[in-house]
Amino acid sequence: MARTAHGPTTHADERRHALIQAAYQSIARHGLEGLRTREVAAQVGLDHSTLHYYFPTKVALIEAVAEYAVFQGLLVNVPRDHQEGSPAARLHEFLLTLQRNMREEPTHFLVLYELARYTPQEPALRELFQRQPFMTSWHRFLVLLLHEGIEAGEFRADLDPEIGASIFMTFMLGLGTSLFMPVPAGAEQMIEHLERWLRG
Amino acid sequence: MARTAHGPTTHADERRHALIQAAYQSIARHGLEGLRTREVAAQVGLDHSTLHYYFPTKVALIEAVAEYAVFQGLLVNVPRDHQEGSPAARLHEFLLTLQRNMREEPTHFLVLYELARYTPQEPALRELFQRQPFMTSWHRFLVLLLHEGIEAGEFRADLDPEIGASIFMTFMLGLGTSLFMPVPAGAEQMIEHLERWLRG
Amino acid sequence: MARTAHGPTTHADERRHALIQAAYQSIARHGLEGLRTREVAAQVGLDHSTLHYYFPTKVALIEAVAEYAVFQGLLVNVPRDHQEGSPAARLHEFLLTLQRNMREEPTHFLVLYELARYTPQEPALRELFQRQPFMTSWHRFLVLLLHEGIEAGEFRADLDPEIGASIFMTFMLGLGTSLFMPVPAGAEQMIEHLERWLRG
Amino acid sequence: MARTAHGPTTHADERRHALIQAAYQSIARHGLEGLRTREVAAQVGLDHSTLHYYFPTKVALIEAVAEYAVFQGLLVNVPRDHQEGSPAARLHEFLLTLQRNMREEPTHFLVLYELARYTPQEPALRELFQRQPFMTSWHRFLVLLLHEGIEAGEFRADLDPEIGASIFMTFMLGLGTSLFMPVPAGAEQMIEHLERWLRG
DNA sequence: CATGAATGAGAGTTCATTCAT
DNA sequence: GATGAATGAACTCTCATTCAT
Repeated sequence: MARTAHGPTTHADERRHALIQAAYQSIARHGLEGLRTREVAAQVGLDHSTLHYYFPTKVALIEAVAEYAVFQGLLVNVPRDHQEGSPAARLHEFLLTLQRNMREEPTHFLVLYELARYTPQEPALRELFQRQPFMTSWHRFLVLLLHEGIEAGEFRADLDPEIGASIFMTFMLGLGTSLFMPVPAGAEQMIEHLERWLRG
Repeated sequence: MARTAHGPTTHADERRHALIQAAYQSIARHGLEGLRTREVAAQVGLDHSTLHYYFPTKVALIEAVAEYAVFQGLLVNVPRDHQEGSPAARLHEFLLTLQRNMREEPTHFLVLYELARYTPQEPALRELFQRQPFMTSWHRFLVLLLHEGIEAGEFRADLDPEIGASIFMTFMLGLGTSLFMPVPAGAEQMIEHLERWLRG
Repeated sequence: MARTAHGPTTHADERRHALIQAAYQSIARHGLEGLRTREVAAQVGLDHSTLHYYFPTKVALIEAVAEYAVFQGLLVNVPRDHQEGSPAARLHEFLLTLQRNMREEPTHFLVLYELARYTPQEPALRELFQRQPFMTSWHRFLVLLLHEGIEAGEFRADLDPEIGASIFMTFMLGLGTSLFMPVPAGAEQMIEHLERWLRG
Repeated sequence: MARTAHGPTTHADERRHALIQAAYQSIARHGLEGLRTREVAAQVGLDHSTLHYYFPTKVALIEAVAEYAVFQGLLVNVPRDHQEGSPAARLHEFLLTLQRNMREEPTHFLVLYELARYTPQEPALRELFQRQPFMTSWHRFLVLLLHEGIEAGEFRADLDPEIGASIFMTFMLGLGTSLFMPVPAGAEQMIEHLERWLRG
């Protein structure tokens, strides 16, 4: 039998994954506190009691969702996909990809935000984010990019890569938020304008 | 007898306000779906049934909270408080004030975000945000500021006020989000850096 | 100071009476178990807590209503009003009056039925109906009427006044019930037809 | 495996039926407004929350009870059971059976009355009674019986079958009411006396 | 007399969880 | 593995009642 890179995909694994996906969507719609196991199970076509076979408790399901969101979510993988071209071009591609993802699949941002939101009160979540510090690695990626761009003369010399990277991250987080608190200008326009500032 | 601008503050008014405040905090902590009337009432020292004396239904309470959040929240009044000084100075003060508010009282941002988040599914919320379009007025304030700054030669000539204003708004929304998904650089640092970009 | 036959009618007495009337209507609409003191008070334009000044408890109010219904209700007084004319004419008038009352003011029948309905479970009600045996006195009135009619040759000779009176009472009770479980024929038609049977 | 006319009686069906029965009794005792789901569930030996497994809402339970009462109740089936013998004999049997049912199982009449009582305010009930017009079919049965009796010379010639049928129906409704507002004469006596009038 | 404010018991309903099958 | 059935805690809301003013 064929094996994928994800290891042995049993029927049970598929079901588990489907449930996580369904919970993912539910959290995006109704928030973490609005999550209902019945709804999740129904979405997969299962009885709600059967869900407990795969996840003994609701918390276990949430943890699985969190794990999935943080390790498979959009923010993690994006940096790896933009390794070619000039620094400016790579930054541009990176920002646009991120923005496109957010707009087309707000779910990702919503769930991540929802999880992060309860971090102060939930040690388990805090620990999870520490185990997968995607914000840090994202930042590192941007710092490197900005650094290279400065050296290549593409970005203004007085740019502080550390702070610049943080600015772009904050701005992108803002783009996620602006899904619901919309600003007048379009995302692409803003990104282009920001990039011009970057050049000097 | 002395009267404040808020008119005669009866016992009932105070109680109502206290309940709104408590609900405000509750929503900030547990989200809109995690709001519990019992908890709100207990916070004010009331039996949960007494809450229904002031707000006939939970939805009525939420509406009052939404009204309060949108009309009294931090984002609305900030522009009015920064009318003096040079455009650059006023912008600086405005951004810093906003940032300080967010850091010291994350509640405001959280509740506003929570309300905005359910806007797609809740017509009542949509109508509320239309009635008080603080994002629009906030944007208008920034556009004017940038425009004046350009004319005064304080900001770079190639700046598009419309887009620039949107960028700053998005960035500030990101600052709110970064309360839970922290970026390495400090908010003040980032703001100063952005302002430098603005100058050219 | 003027005195009515009802004794000193103070402001309090009027209020009490108004509350009883309102409760009367409420019971007719929603049944005894559906009675709400708030609704009664509101009907009279009083705060619901003020009602407790006039009736310390809900049961006290119900008792007052029961007292009123049984002692002032339509069934009690009707016999006294039909003392003139031939037996057949008096019977006719009596039945028609009763029927008209029921149709125009179903409230009376409804409340009486509602009270009687809970007699098996409520000793207080049982005692009340024993104190005012309007059914018995109503029966006595009819027996007398039938007896006179037989002697006068207006009614068939083989009529048993006791049983005949009971039949008419039962039939009239049925007319009350048919307010909600309607029979095809009109009440007047049926009454006339019954009277013909009575004649022979 | 042998099947009854009621089809496969699953555990769930039995439970549902038991709950309907319990609600039936509860309505008879406390009225429609006095119905308590907790009491119904307890009667069947269930937790009150389990009731919602079988009936999603209280209204759904009431509707099931209404359906049962109207379609299975005593008044519906009685006519079918009296098809043999002379018209007079059949009428006699019919009336006596009805009366006996009412006395031995007042529940039926009480629930039916209770449902009919709220018909003016509840469109759903009105629709139900229109769907099963047992009063009409009952009337039709009686009209036919009286008609046959007249032709057979058993009943007086001047009898109007339509009106006569209505009279008997009204009288029987009155018998139901007299369960709580008793008349002196016995039901059998009255029925016999009425029949004598019928003969002429 | 009358009201505003508060309460606690109890109502219907939801929901995560358990268990026998 | 999967389901039907059951539970109990918790939730929103209602209602009669009380008490200070």
